[in-house]
Amino acid sequence: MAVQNLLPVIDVVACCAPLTRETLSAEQAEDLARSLKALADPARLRLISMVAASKDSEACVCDLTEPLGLSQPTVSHHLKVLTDAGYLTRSQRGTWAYYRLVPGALDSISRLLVNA
Amino acid sequence: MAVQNLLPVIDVVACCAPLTRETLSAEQAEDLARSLKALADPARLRLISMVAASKDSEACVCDLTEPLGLSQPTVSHHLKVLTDAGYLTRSQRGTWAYYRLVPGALDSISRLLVNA
DNA sequence: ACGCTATATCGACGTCTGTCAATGCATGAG
DNA sequence: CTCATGCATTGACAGACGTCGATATAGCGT
Repeated sequence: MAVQNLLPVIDVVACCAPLTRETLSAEQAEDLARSLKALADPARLRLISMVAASKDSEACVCDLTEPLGLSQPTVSHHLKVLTDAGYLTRSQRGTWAYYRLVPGALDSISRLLVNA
Repeated sequence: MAVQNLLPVIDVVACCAPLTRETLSAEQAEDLARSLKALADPARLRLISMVAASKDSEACVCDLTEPLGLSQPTVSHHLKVLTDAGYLTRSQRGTWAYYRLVPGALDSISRLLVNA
């Protein structure tokens, strides 16, 4: 149930029918819960929305730390959680690490929650 | 950041633009995170899908305890979290407590996660 | 009134989580 | 090579969470 040891969102989504279409197995529920847990934190939600709003849809840690009001290690930690969960990608250029949204990741999770 | 002290999902949704449309304020992020946290647990996800799949779309605690494999107090606890968060409603008939999905609750949360 | 049944609440426990300061590790500049 | 910079990792700590057994509450049948 820890937020670690998770499949990328996309894979979780591939395996599961929408939440209200058929009853989830224990494993499906664990996978989906892990993906949602990665999202269910105010700092991480703001990070996602800040990355999405950034120029060229990417941002480095240095751009995110100050507006978020958290320490640099904490921001790095949250970015790692989001990356491991499959919501963000990381690409290093020089000393900077740039994070971008994974296209479709949020849509996939979102589709799992609705009936249609 | 606790899962308690939350607005019903519907209210959270009413206040916020989709996650990737504009950057979330600290308060918006906290509200949305609380709603997602209520969902981000394997037992609670299964409860929702079990309620949705039940005859007449409702279920009492006694129907849910055994298939979930958790103790009755734990199931009651999870149902309370989901109800407080605005995903379920509770209606008592005799000694039984019946839980139903709140129409539109999952759709609302889901809509917040996508760009459109 | 009594006991039975279905839920809710309480108290306690171990585990997980978010946070930071300190440290480590690359990379680029000089 | 050395130093400064941007980021990741580690270790520690407080608070939150999921779980259960025990207990309380409430409604029904007899």
